[in-house]
Amino acid sequence: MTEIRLTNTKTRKKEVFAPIDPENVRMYVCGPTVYDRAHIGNARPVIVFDVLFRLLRHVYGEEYVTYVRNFTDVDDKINAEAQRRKDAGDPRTLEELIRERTDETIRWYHDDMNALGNLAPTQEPRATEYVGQMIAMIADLIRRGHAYEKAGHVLFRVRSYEAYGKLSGRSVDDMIAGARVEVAPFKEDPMDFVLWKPSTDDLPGWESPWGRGRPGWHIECSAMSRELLGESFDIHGGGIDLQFPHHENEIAQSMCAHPDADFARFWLHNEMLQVEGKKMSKSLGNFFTVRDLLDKGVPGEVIRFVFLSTHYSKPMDWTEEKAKQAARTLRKWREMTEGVNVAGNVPLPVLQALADDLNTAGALAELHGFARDGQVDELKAGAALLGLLGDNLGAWAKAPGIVLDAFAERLGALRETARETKDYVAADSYRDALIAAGVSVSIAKDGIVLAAGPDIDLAKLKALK
RNA sequence: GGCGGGUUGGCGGAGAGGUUACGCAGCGGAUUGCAAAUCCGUGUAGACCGGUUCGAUUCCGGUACCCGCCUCCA
Repeated sequence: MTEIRLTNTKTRKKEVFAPIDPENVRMYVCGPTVYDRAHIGNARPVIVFDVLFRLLRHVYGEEYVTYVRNFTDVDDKINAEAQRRKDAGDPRTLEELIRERTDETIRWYHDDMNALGNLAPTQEPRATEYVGQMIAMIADLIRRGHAYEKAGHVLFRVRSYEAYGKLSGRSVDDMIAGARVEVAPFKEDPMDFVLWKPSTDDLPGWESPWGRGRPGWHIECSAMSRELLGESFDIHGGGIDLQFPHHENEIAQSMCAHPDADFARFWLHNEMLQVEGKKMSKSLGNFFTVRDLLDKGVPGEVIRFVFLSTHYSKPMDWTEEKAKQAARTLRKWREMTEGVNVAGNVPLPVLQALADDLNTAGALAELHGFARDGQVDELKAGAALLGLLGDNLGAWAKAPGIVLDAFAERLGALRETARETKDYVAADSYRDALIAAGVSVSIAKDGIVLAAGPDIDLAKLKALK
């Protein structure tokens, strides 16, 4: 069996991964809040953990891996959007409008992530469908003395969990000292966080022992992972920005609710994404969604390749130049592997690269080697483990269905004349015009082969008729 | 202020205490009437200053700069 090593944020070390139960390897990854289209940064954890999912399935068997990724569908931004629609005159109830908004956002999310070649997780629970479990967990935390009710809120008592801050390497006292948050007056301690908060009549809410209200942000992941994966499971993943406070709070909640369990054994965090060297932000004007990129004509497979070329633990810079190079490489590889059937044997060097803390860039380097040496079976099989070169993502690389025969004939005729007259000017200029229109021109002894290149310009081509 | 990540050849980007990463570009060659494409060959770089070592870009300490989190935002 392949030995997988992963950098565990909990210990800050690369450790050998051994599942609790090899017949049910369990991973939980924090999913999106479904209030709008996923931006390009949202795609990074999805791709990173998709590769891990594929690796685990390869090593332990497809049916022995459970991957849960949640949808956060209770959130103030969602409420605000629903309210906006209601204010605009929509006759439906706020609940209906919220449901509509989250449903459509989830559809978008699925479309976009599919376009990037990601497998569907085993389960994708929505927070609103697990409110009962959250209430039960909160009640349990109160009973155990880890939470308290105050002014209609339920708060987690941070001081009751001595390991609080361990994941992110912070001490409660340091954080209070440097805190820039305004402290709600009903908190026992400034770092205490909300498990449950009251809802006014115009906000979605659920009946609870503490009145009508809604859950705080962190409790959903604790409740859903418990419900779907158990009190102890193998891997918990997400972006590094979630390390604090979200994951820290999840740990506090889950460890206090189930003190005899381990909660997540391995914590994996991917670093952030930048755009052309800068943080992506709306104010800098470099903010865009996955859909924006796809609509612009950047294929999902190309996006995926660019993401995989940087190790997940390092900041990744999205640039146009990288996308261009990735497209060129993929086009070449697709041409080479056309019609090749994957026998299923992942080449060892690729597997080893991925097993070594998901070294996707290293795996791509191995693929480059196979391509150079003409080992097309290995190339395709290795790429498959990365979710590349599959039929699902291949449409973009197919040459546009343009019949170039007439151009080839004309060039052939011109060259024939040229050979007789020894005057190549007309033939050469026609050839150069074809190249300028984006056609790849191959003149060999046994004939002329024209093919539509990636940047084919149909207008220019038309002018050559 | 606290915590964390990064700094590698023209560009992108890995691994490894001593031996070629890899890709793109460039350069040289093959091929071609000339090209394009393709193929072959070619790259001693690792922010700075110390330390450990026979030997460090790789380990340790410090400095500088960049980035992120601590606040809704992956």
